[in-house]
Amino acid sequence: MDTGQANVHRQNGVALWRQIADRIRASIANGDYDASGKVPPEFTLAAQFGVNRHTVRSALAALAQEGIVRSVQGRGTLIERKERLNFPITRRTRFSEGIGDQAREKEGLLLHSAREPASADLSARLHIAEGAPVIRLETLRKADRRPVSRSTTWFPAERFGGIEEAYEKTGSITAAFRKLGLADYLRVSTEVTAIHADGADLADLQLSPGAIILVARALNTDPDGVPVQYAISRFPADMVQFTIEN
Amino acid sequence: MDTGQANVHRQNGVALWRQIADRIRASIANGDYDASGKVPPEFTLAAQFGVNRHTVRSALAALAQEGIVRSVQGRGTLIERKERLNFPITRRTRFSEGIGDQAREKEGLLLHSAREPASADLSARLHIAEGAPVIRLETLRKADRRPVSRSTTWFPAERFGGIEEAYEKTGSITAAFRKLGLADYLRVSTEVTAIHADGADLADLQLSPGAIILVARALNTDPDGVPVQYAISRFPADMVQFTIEN
DNA sequence: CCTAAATGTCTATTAATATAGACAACCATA
DNA sequence: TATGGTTGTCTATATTAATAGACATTTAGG
Repeated sequence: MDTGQANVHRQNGVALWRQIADRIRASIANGDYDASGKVPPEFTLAAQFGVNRHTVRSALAALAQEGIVRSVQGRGTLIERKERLNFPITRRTRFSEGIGDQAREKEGLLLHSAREPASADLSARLHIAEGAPVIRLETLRKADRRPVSRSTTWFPAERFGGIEEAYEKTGSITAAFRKLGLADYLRVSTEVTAIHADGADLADLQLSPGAIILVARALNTDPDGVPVQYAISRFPADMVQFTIEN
Repeated sequence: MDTGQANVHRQNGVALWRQIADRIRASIANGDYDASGKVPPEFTLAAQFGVNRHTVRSALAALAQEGIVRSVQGRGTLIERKERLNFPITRRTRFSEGIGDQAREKEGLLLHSAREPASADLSARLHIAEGAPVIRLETLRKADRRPVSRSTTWFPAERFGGIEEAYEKTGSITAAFRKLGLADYLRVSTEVTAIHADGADLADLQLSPGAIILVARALNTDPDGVPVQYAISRFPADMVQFTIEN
């Protein structure tokens, strides 16, 4: 498709090396360099983007930091990792099944849990009284040791007391629900937005600053349509895409 | 929810003023300042983000440039615009209906059209032979005079010859299809990713550089399941969210 | 009509970004 | 084993981003 020059911009608040790093990362994910398994030489990239070679080197250093490339003197800059996990969003969306066989090792970590009164917004979404108790879980999910999502998720406390322990033991919302007697649940709505990563997400998702995050706000209900969970999940945009099949 | 300090990051390739501008823009969209209709004073923001007042001023200047706020000496920084268009993604997703009454004026502009052979990727998606002719439309959509999406969309040329003119006249894909005898079509899949805006999109969508773009890759079929359109649409992430209802 | 609370403007300094050029070190391969 | 292509390192300089402080100007309200 459009090979568009789409050059790089100055004085925009985004450093050139970061723009270039983002572009190269995208090209790698896109398979542009699959033939050689290498990124083009620094000289070539510098000419392509119309910048100094040192600027390109800064970009490549950032990508090396992320573990995406590895520079070898005399040989070139080799592509180490190249992936974009796909998350299908359907009526039966589940994180662990969604990844499927795209990753071998899947982990779900409980970072923090709390019991608190529902805010106005949250109580409306969960169809409970404002101020009614909810359980909040802060979780981190990993695939093949790399963090792929950082979620904040709320459950009505009356119905799902003890879900903290259930999640901590199983590392899975689906399994935790089952332990508490909910055999099935459905995704009724998902809102998707994108923002720049903030401090906490940078740390938890091991991103280099300036990274983009896909935000999904999801509401799950039981089979009778009663809300059981509201979740805000944040995914590194360069590693993840969502697919909606209708 | 978490009032999280979520401070701002240095030496990351993203200037502080841009990070702060992004955060304030998000807060405005989120309705955080609805009570006063104003952004907090520069002093307060500077303390909040842990930066110099001048840095905050740079951020506010950028937002003023975008038409989101307006600073008035002696009074404060007033919120001018505050919106995030919602695009429902369903089996019957249509751009114009999707916007619904969120905007008064809706426009669809044809920037460019071309007839070309289908790439390998495209032919697979449209279920046509590789190299078979397709019509490509480059379109820009606006709501209330502001650009909200920049799309590249392909149609099998054999079936939809003349769709360029039909689109140009009507400004709507749905109407253009109808003119060519296709009364109905369905959205079968949508892939959502997020990237930094490139040069062309910055210009077309009138964004300030460094902006985030939501990318939706969509496949539409006729009621018999035969692919009729593949589209890649780019939306300004700070103006738009997608909602998937299951 | 004064005052407090804002934003506007100016000067000066430091740190981060980007450019420029030269040359060393390393690797594959002819 | 010589050579061309590549990354690594160093020095120097210019531009942009960020901090710091002082003071002017405007507005709203007591």
